[in-house]
Amino acid sequence: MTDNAAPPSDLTFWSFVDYAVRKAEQELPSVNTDAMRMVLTLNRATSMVIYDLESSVHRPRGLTWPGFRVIFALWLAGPMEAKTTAEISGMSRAALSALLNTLERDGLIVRERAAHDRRALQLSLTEAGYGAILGSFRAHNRRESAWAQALEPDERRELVRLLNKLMAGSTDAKAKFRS
Amino acid sequence: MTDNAAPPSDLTFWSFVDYAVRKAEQELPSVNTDAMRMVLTLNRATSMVIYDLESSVHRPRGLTWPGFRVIFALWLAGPMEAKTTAEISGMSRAALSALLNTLERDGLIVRERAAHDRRALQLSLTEAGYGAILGSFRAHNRRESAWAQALEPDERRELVRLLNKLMAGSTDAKAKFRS
DNA sequence: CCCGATTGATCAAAGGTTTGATGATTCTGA
DNA sequence: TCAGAATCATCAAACCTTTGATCAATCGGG
Repeated sequence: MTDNAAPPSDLTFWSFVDYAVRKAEQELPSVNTDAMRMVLTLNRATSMVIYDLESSVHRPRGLTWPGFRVIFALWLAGPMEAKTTAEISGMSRAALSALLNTLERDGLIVRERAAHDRRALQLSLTEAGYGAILGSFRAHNRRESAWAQALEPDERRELVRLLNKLMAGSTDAKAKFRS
Repeated sequence: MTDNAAPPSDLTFWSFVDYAVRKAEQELPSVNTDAMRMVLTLNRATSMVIYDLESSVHRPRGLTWPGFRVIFALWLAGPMEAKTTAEISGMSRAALSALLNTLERDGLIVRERAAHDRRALQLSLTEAGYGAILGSFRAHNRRESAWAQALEPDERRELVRLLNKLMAGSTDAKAKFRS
């Protein structure tokens, strides 16, 4: 611990990014501050958006964020096998399996054995599930729109372009993905 | 369900973004696709980065992602009260309380009653905690650097600027934050 | 001064995630 | 054909998170 400038007393989740980058550079001069700032900012911005969506849109309607992701995927790409659902909704098959217990209990989805491969599971939305995703997604999209208004249209496009480029580089970086 | 163009069979976590935006517009013509694409992209890009960091850097070292966030905050801004730690590491006080049990058991942090307010908790890193964050953060930052290389320096700055602007708009959007 | 309101941490119950193991089914190559 | 390998879902244990309740300590207005 090199220095002891007291941390500002008004540090917040968001303002911590700047503070952390400066302080880390003091502690560890070899740090790559550009990369640090980028990842820290990306992570925190996303946390705030998702937390807002989950707590203001989905929880009040009885859905968790992962539950929403699954019925959202089934709405747009379903019916489909559990393996595919796990892949496109971004969770492991084990996590999906646990989550499906809740969604099935709540009557939103149906599990059926696949005809062509008796190991596999075919997932589909029930009528209630269809109703739930329709209502939830509308509210979700209204909330997204409020967030999106902070940027100009071309800024939104640029943000998307940069994130796409970042992901395109992930194979180069040999990133680890969910199995 | 308007149309039944079969979902591409090679849908992945990442390519689902494009598919979902197109399909949602068919299902629900009133959808704000710009906002939808932005939030979906933001969320998925971040998931991939964080999953990679957690699974390739932190878990192998015996840390979870939330555990890392907490000792990272204590490293740079600590010692400090639990309430502040929760705020700047982005979790509720209840979640932090549970998490501290693990970190304390593993000998990385110390809980002490604050002198000036006997309700409050003063948190600090142990020697082991300091060693853990130093080693973990170095590896973490190397991994961040690999990701960051996918963008040009000015693109990284632009990404950060856009995310900052997005967050600046969050108060307008009356976003809900952690209490 | 003191009682009611607020604040800080923790608890409890329900839920989702991880890794690694298990059991069932299907595939593959000799 | 058939035995070993791969694949699919699920389970188990440990962990983190959420909401809402509880308890102790502190603050503030009358």
